[in-house]
Amino acid sequence: MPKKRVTINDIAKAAGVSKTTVSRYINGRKDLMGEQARERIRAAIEMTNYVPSDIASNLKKHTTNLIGLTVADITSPFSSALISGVSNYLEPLGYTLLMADTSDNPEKEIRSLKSLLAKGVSGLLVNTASYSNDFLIQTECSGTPIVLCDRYVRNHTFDIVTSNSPECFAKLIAHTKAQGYTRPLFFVQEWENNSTRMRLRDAFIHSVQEIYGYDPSSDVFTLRPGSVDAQSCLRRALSSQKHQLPIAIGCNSITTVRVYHAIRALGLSIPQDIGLCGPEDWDWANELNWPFMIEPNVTTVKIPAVQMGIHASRRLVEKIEQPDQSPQEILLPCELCIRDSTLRKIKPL
Amino acid sequence: MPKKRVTINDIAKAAGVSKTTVSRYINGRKDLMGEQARERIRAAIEMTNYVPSDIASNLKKHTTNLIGLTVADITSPFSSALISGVSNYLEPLGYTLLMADTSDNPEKEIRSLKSLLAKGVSGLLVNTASYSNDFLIQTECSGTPIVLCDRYVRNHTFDIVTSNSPECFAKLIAHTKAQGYTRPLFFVQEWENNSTRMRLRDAFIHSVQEIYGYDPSSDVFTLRPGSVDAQSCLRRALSSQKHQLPIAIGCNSITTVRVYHAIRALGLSIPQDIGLCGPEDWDWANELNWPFMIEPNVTTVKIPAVQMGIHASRRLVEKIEQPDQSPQEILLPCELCIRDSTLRKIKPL
DNA sequence: TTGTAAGCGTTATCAT
DNA sequence: ATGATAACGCTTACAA
Repeated sequence: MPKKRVTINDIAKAAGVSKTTVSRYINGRKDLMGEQARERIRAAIEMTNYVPSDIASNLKKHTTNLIGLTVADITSPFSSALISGVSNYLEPLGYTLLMADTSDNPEKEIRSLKSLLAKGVSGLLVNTASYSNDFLIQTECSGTPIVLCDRYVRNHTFDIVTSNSPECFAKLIAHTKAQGYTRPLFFVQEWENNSTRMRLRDAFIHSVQEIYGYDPSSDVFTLRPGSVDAQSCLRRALSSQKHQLPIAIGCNSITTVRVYHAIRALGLSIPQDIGLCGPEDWDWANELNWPFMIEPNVTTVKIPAVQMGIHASRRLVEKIEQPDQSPQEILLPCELCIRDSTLRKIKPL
Repeated sequence: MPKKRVTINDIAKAAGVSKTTVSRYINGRKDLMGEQARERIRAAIEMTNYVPSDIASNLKKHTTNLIGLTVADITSPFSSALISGVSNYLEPLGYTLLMADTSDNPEKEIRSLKSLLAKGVSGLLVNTASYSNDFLIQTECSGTPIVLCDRYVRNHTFDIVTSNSPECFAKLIAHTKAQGYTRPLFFVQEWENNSTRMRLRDAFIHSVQEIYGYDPSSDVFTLRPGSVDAQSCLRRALSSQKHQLPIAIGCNSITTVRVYHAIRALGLSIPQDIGLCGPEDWDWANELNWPFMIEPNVTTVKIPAVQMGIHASRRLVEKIEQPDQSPQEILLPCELCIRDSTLRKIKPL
């Protein structure tokens, strides 16, 4: 037998005051009542375990404290970090997180977005699954506050928080050259609908062109699930480079680790036979982080994923509380973490 | 210029019918009205881009399709896996996930729970931060459907989905003995308020007693943040075991990895000088999983975290749709994955 | 310092 | 087949 829900009326009755007073109490205007009233309300709430209904409150106030978040791939460490940042920033502000995983599927993203919208979210944080995204553009145009996380959407200027990883990639490329490597190889996943991978791929090509002085386009390997795997790419790359000293660069954690396994499988040693480096998603909990598990530890570009969650949330709350702001592009700095996997010479100071 | 929200009244007026009829239309009872009424309502909705308010509807209906989930530590791989299972199971059923991280903080858990309750969640999935948890007990008693994930709550029988990892630990201990290890060491974190760690600790003591024939209580090391670290524990353990062959067992991923780093720091080699093993959280995405990054690969008890999310969700939905069921305890099987870190002898078939 | 009363946008209960 | 009307639990002028 489900007990009847405790309402503001019950509290009012129990405390011998009016709903109004209880409402004031709930909303922090505890100064607007007498000492005894306050105390009796407190007691009544405690006794009955009363929890005010946000639903009723929202209906009246025409606003919710729900924030929607969609992530492209919840199984990636990047997402965990992002969620962690978002969740911890939002909680003390009284917002509740509505989360949806889109499994990198544009249609699922639209469904999720619609569902979040129907729930009355007062703003949206989107780590989008598609670079071409008319639905999101429409949604933004119809007035919903939106902040993108990490990934851009084509043909529209959104508020976005992302990282300057491409810039940091340039430093990384320079570092590999300084260490005596002569042939950077870039391993990326399907990038056609993913701005982050696009940016990194471009950064790779431009930086190598500038620093090494040749066009490395033929050394970009796109791993495709089930068909093009890291090991065969690596084998192919190496066979065409008899007298070169290669260094493998991944476009994200997963790619880099795949290449690592491929390197092991081919029996090559790091950093002598080949260098290894790539981005690293976690800016927390280094304990479980793969660059530190691998021997030698892996040189990475550290992506500030938690910070991205925090900044995106902050910006979103800003937009919610004060609409009609022009879009901002917030670029968070990445850190180049040089470790043994690329150190053939002496460690720089 | 905030656009005025289109309501059911507007549609009723525009279509020249009553709210009731429009409500019927919205709720799929399109048979309960005349052909023309139906058509005019359809047209009105299309014209105005009307979206019914879930909030108002929920207030009236006393029900939502919101499911609340609290996780004790969102930064752990276990949580990612759990969330992934929950989220993927619930999405196609039309439920929306409300998630909160409690940072292993009992007070924060209560706040989060209250917040979720206030949102009108129709059920709660709880990976609790506290074994002593009166608030949760009260909440359950007042009628909210709850299913615990992985961790028990003391003094109350909840529905729970967890794993049989203690049982699997017994197999693990037997395995270590068969491999010639003579001194199992158990490394655990603060376990006083955490049923999973308690169960594992007990399982360790009982199994060693049974299989090795002595009481290993003094070989249980509780790592405390900032004060008791893995390396000093390990050093202490080793100094008192001159002619023994130790094997280190972690109580979870983090602990095991910490011990791994401690072993490296002391310059010991695995599995010759010391064995290493422990639970492993991810039952997906092995690519980034630490047991495969470490050389030699680490023997683990694989925790079915994704499956836990799925089963817990399934059970919760069952309880929501059909209340008044007696609590079930669902124990998911774990897999013992023997790898090189504990193999001193020949690999068993 | 406290209360009254009118809604918020729906759905449910009766009617007709 | 359709409608009037009363809730749902809360907030907010406006009074007192």
